[in-house]
Amino acid sequence: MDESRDKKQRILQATLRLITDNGFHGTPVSMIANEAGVGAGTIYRYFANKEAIINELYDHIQKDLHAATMANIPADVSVRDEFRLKWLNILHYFLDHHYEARFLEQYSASPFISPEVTEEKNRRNAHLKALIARGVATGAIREVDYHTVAVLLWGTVYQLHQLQTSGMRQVTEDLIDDIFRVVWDGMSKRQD
Amino acid sequence: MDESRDKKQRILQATLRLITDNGFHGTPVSMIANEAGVGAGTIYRYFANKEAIINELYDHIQKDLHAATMANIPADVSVRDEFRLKWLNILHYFLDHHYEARFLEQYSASPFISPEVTEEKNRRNAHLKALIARGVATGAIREVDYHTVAVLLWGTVYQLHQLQTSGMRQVTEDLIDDIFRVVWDGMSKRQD
Amino acid sequence: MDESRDKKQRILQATLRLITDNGFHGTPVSMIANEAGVGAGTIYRYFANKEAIINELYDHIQKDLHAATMANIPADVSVRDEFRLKWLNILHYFLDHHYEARFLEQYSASPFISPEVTEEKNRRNAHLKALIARGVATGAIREVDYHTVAVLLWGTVYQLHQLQTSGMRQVTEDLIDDIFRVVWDGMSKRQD
Amino acid sequence: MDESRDKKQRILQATLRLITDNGFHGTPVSMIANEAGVGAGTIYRYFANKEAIINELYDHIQKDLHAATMANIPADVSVRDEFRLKWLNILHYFLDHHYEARFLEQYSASPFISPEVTEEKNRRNAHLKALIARGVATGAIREVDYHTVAVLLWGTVYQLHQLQTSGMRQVTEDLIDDIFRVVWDGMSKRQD
DNA sequence: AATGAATGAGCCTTCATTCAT
DNA sequence: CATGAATGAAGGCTCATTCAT
Repeated sequence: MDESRDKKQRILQATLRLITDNGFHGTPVSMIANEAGVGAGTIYRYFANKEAIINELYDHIQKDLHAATMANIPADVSVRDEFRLKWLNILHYFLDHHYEARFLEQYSASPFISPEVTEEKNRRNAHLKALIARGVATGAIREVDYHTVAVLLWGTVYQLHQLQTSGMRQVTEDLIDDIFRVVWDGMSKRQD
Repeated sequence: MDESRDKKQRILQATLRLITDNGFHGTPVSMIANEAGVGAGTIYRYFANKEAIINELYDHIQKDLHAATMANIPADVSVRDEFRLKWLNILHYFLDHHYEARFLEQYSASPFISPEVTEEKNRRNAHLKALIARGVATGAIREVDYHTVAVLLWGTVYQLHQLQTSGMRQVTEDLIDDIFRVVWDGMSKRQD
Repeated sequence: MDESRDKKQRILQATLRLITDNGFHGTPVSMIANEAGVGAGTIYRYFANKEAIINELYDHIQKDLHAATMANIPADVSVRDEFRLKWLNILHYFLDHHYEARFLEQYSASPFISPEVTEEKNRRNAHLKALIARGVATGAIREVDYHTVAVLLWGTVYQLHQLQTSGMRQVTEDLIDDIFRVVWDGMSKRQD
Repeated sequence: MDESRDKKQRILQATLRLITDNGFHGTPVSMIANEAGVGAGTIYRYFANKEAIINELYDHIQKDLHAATMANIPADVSVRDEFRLKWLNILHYFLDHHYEARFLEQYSASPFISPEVTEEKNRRNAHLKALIARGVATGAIREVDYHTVAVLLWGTVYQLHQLQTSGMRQVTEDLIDDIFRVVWDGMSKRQD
């Protein structure tokens, strides 16, 4: 049973690496089997078909990302710091988990992902909505739309990751601070 | 020769539509030929192979996007307005050209795109660098990194387009203004 | 187009031979392609899938058998002679077309055959019902059920063909006459 | 050993049901194992391979059919009655043992069946040859070939079973009598 | 003796590409 | 130039058989 779990994990990891580099249709099941060190037929003991691997992988990574997002948030923390810490958590997850990040970028909007899994992902976003509501209530931020914040949050994370991936510029702490300042200053109250 | 140009255009357009909806490997060449109203073999008179269509299509769209970006910018315009107008040009290109936008999202980071084409794209970004330099010089904006601006610019455009595509919320002028204000205020406002 | 028809015929003939000897699932499409002298992919230009070959083959052979059954029946012929000639026509079709006969034996009751094709086959049996009705009306035969005649007709044909196939005994004209006499005498009026 | 015998029987019974409904290649060994309530590997302790199950099953059913054929034949019985009783025994075995009957129809002529098993089946037909000889000797029937009788006997049985299976007409006692009368009258009645 | 997880050969089918017309 | 019939390599998936437990 422990061997089983391990084998399944190896298949998922192999799929993540290969599919991110070559795309879903560019990755034969035989190649996944090879990389995972199992027979091609073995994969079908653990997954109903090729798409099911993607789905399970997506769910797996989303859970992982969510856990990382919520980690190390002190109890009594200001809106600014909670926002900053969560944004940094997500950003560093992307920067430190290259394959997971690219996978999410490619498959978040793909038809492979079942509606159930997508639904669950949306449910996990509740904490962000609550945070914005708190920020608006306490006057820490302007009355901004939730989607405004989401667009800025994910937009910056995705672009910073792609910047790192492209190799055009190193993503330094300075750059990260620079961007956070723009976003936060833009969202927080205007001092006119 | 005019017929030639037209036939090639029809192949490119058919590829754009089909490949965006079904993916590269989900779109047989025969389907492209059918949609373009040409024989399957004919495609190979205009393109070396299937991948070459993608590459050329990418170049084509990038040029188109660049032209749209530069359109209707008055001669003597403030940094804020130039930035705003260009950002809106890009954003509306994405919102109005659904297939082109999804294509760029899917294939910008794909291995199909040749280094030459990527290089040319980067060269076309010079105007943005110049604009930021002017902004910093005139004090219109803080001393922000070029990449800070690029991350915010493309991040917001991509996310707004995906928001529209996902159908979760309509992308209204209010939302667009909201987001622009955050970005601009964040870039321009002076720390006390 | 003539080449097309020929190629399709060769695929059907190859399928008949191979599938009769090895069974449907014992005959890979690649083997059919090989025997027909075409590429494996070519088969799918002419047939939607493997089952479709069987279906078309069945329809083809049924038509052929029906034509053979009706051949050389003089206009003004007695019930006995019409019955005898048709029975002989069917029997000789079976004895002379070994593959077709075995194919019918194996696939007449198989789930591969579509209801439409089966329906058409039943419609073609009308002439036999008419013949029996005439025989009963004219007093040439006893008042026998249509199914009694059908059971005897097909039962003897199938068994004689299998006898020939098994090689246990040669199917001579004497044996054929012997059997026909039993069937006809049994059906015709009793002389008590 | 009793457990062994039982397990083997369960495998044979499962095979009979499944293979008759789904065909040899349509029935995975794992499905047989499941239906029989044994592990897939266990089957290979009792049979050399999948084909061997068919062969043994065929022998098994032939023995069963033979026993049924010989049952309830009184000692001093006329040729007509012995023929009639045996024919009815066979026929009712077919009508009452649907799976066994369909299995025989499908696999009697199949390459799975070994020559030894076929040979043994033929040896078991001796009683019918003896019966015909007695009939001819006593004048009860005309001088008909053994194969004439065999063709009529098996032909009618197979066709009646298929008629029942097809659902086109119920096989009533009247139809059975009707057919027996034709066969017996044809074999016995004197030409004038 | 019994199991069932693991294997990989082999199946049906698709499709990028070629080439005779 | 244009076509589309033909090809065969390659893909996803199944399943008979083996073997470690």
